[in-house]
Amino acid sequence: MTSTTPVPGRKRDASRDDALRQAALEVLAEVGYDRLTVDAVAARAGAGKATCYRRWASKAELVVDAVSHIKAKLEQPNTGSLRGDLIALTSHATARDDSFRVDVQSGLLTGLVRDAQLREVFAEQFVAPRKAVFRTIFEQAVERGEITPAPNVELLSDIVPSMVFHQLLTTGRPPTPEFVLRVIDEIVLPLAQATPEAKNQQQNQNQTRTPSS
Amino acid sequence: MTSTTPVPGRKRDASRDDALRQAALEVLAEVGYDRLTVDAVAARAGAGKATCYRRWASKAELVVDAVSHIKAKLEQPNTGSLRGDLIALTSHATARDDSFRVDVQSGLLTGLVRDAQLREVFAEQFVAPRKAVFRTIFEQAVERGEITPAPNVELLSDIVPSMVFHQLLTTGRPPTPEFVLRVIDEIVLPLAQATPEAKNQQQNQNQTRTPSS
DNA sequence: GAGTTTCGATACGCTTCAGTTCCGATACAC
DNA sequence: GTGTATCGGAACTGAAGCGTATCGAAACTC
Repeated sequence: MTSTTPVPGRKRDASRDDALRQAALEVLAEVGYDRLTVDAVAARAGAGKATCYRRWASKAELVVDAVSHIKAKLEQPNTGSLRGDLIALTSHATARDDSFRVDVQSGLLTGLVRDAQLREVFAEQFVAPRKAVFRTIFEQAVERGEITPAPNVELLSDIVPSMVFHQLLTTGRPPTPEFVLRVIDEIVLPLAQATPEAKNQQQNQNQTRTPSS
Repeated sequence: MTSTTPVPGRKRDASRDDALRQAALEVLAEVGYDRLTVDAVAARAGAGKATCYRRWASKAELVVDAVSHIKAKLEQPNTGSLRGDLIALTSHATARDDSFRVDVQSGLLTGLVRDAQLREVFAEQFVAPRKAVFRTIFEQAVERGEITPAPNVELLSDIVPSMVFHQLLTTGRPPTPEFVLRVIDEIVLPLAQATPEAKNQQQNQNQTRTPSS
């Protein structure tokens, strides 16, 4: 199927693709989606702008492709306790080593509101893997006998990222490790460790009272 | 102090200030901070652009001033139950009547990341009043004997808005009333209604294990 | 009336930046 | 060699959009 017609001319340098994608991520992490310019990306990659537009039709496509090519490598913690796993996972966010990953997410924030394709790749690259890791963390805790199965793992796994983003938006800078720790200890863990009786009690309450609108 | 020197010339029409501020909020709610143009605001207000720049030095100052002049009127619910109050407060977010207020907040989102002054006025106009209302809601529940005093009301009051914003960012549209209801029933209420014993148990856990970083 | 300021409206200058085009040089196929 | 397609680099086009300048008309002080 491929190379049916051996086209003449100089071959495309595949290393330019990677260099441009990497440069795009770096600029994205540094100045954010809005302030990212194609010129800056090309310059960063040591490439011409034409080389960039020969591969991607627009700035949006470039960024989307760059983000979607991120090697996830979000490792699954297994410290032996639910609290340890949660801390291990979320300490990534404040750790120095993959602060780059966080900066990329912050840089994407401004673009998320209006660009549906950006939301798609954001969900695919950051939200979905995180949810999978969270799910496994809770499954491990259940197997360990630490907690009883919670039906709302999906909701619980959104708490930490939600509050981290909210903190980022309202203060302008990433939250402290202490803040993340408080969210884990005062919100996520108490909910996960709630007794089955408490869960039933809560469920009854939902059924008895129905909201107005 | 005022009018020491009766300056000659036509007086400034104070109604133009209000018209421009209102127009700014409307455009902000419709297209967001980035896509808001001063031309559009002036046109919406039926005013000239010069009239606008005679009052505010820049687009940023115009928006900041417009937002800071919003009449808060975030009413304090008092339905007789904690759950009722929480629903009453957060149903505002999805209700038709002050969806405008929500749209303004959404419109501000993109600007929050880079403009510190915008964050300031956002916190002042939206975050702070909301926190005050939340605090009172919990105080009412304590007086009612419904719950015991929670030391982390501040943290609890951030849960709903955080998850609403996160949902907005990752899906592109405001969350459904059902989602908000789930957050209230499965997260906020169980935490608020936790028994004192559970709270102590949780606190002990925090002290025994210390995070690595 | 004379002078001054604001009004809405429009035109203009200026900057930024996406996307295109051209350049000389290089790499590959035939 | 001859073709052609790529490379980095740079110049160019065109569209937004901020902020300024200018206009005739209206409003206000003296």
